Amino acid sequence: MFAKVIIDQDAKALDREFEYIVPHDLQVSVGERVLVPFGVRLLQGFVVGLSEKCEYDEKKLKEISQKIEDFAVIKPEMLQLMFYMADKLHLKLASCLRLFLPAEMRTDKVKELVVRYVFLAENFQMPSNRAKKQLEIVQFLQKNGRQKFSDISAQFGYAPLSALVKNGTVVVENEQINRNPEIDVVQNAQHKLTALQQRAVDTICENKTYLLHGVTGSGKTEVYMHLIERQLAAGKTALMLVPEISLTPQVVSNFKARFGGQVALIHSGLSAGERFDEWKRIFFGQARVVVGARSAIFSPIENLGIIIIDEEHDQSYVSESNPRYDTRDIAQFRQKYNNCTLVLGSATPSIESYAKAIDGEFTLVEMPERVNGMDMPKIQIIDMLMELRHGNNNIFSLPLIFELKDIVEKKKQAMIFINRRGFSSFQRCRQCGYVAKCSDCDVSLVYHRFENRLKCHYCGKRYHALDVCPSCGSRDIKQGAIGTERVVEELHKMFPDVPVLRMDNDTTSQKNGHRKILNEFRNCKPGILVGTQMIAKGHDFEDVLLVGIVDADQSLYQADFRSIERTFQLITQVAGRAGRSGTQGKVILQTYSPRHYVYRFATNYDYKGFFKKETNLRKVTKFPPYARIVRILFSHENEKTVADECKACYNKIKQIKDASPEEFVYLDVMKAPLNKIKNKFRYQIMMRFALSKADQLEKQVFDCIDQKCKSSVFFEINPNNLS
DNA sequence: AGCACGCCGACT
DNA sequence: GTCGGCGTGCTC
Repeated sequence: MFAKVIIDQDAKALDREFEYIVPHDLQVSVGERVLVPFGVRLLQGFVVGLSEKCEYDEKKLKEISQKIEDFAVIKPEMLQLMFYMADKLHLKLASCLRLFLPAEMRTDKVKELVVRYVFLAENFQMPSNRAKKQLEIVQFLQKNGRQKFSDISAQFGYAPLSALVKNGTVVVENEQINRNPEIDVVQNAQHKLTALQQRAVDTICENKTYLLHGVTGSGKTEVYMHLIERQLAAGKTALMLVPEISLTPQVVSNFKARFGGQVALIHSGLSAGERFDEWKRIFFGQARVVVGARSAIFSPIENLGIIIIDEEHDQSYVSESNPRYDTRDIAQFRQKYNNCTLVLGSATPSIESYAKAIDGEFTLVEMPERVNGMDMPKIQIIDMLMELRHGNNNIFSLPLIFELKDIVEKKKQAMIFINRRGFSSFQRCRQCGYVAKCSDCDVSLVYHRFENRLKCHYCGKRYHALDVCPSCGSRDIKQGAIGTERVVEELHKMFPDVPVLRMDNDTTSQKNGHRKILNEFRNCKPGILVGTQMIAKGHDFEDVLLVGIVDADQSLYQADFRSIERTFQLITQVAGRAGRSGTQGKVILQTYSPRHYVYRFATNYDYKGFFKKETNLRKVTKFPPYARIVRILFSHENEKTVADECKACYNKIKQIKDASPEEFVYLDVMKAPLNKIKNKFRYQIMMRFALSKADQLEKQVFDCIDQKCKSSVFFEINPNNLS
């Protein structure tokens, strides 16, 4: 018997199957992890296939040394998913498999999942003197009694031990640590649904994909819970994804309360051990509801009845670094494989998903009203150029200051949204124009007042702040666009007695950082919370009656076809934080381009109008969802190497374009906008295909990449940001 | 990814 | 003369 093995190494030269002989005394099945001799080393690998004959030169084959666990850690669905991802997303096989397992399993120390013990049978026979190893094992067990299977097999070898087991001299016993606990399906107090919620629950009943478009505050979470309850009652399991779990603690506690011990939680805040334990509970079927962030889509859960992706438009569902994947694609795969229901829910669906709903690929379900019957908060647009003309050069407009004062007087709460952390975006010398840049990355540094440092937001490197320009010696240093720190400072000056909290990457890096800040804010009345995108995500604060968006244009003018869409989503989500209970909330939106159409649609909460306008634009300009963008990013520490290799690849792709001039809409090669990150130079090839031929062209383009090139190659389909 | 093999500079 | 630099190539 021969086994096809994928070596657990993240290198493109090893990204294929290697064949091994399965020793006669070893029972190996597909999906198991094994130790194999590879060159002079012994490496971990995954068995992905078994066959009676081999394709490689049989004389050169080596034997599998041993198994790592005694069961298949990769279930059949995940194996198929690996091949799908490798093929569709051009990922390395091993890096896909790594996504499916908790990191602890891959460390040198092999974790035992099911502990097996061995001991001598009651009326055992002494092995013959010729079987020296077997004799040693029996003597050892006589002296020491019951032992771990793995200890004995490590000490005396797997072969003699399994021979003893086979002839009945030694008995194996599984430690029953993985007994399923009794599960009581919680049928607790029926949560009353509104008519709209009930209609949504009734509609979502088939094994297909639904897009649930419900305004903020329409009670989507309650709908999800009912859908999950129904699946559990039918003996199925459920997978529920949320953008960033630490930001939505109440969603999690709701699920715990409702589904009790059946819930497994997967998120970045877990320690390595906790994560491993949750994975085990899922793997062995003890957890029937998985709640988690992006990576939870790879949970080894079986018998899936429903997958729910909440806030499906959220950027965090797309992994931006290697291996790059979109959670929604993976969910589609699992939906088909399990023939189950998939629900994509959002108040502001991504243009791509909504277009699929319009085309009938997804079924659209709408919840246009808030549960409490309240109107959406009123959004007021402030033209910051007018403010400036009237002599206000403060970062806050007069109306925002007025409303803030009102909130403070009434002892209520406000949120201020500013999508840049740090104090100011850059420091520039007014005399010579010098801007401080990171030595390892091609980006300007961000000034952080609290630490009095300049920081690179790409590699994290820290520098001394400038007080003298290093190039001309001038002391006239200007701060660039404002960040969260600066906003906090201004608020402190204005309201010295009011607590002002800051929530961004810098203040939430320690464990439970989010929760601490949110809990603190909950008790501040009056209080102001300043933060980046992360404050936009679903938390409920009853007393937040005002939301200020300091610089709405920030996300608008990024060189990215999705920047307008993202601005619309951001405004709607942030605005949704105001007035969650009785009183109607208010939103003040500051902008320098008050007449941009995105603000008109956003202030009217007109998603459909925005969708129409935006899709018309994308149809004309040939952008997704009406075309496919493919970007190939080459990076290497040697600039000439990466430039040459990228160019060589471009030349090959040029021929493909010439063969399909109609469908190959666009092709260009260039330095990446961020030319250097962490001392690696970056070059890219950009292209766009008409949808009719996109799959075929994409495949051809992928085949152009020289597997032996030195640069690392990163393949992106419809990239989110082009840096 | 590692590790071996292989062909050119400064040293006991 | 040889120790060791890391460029190239292979691993079932």
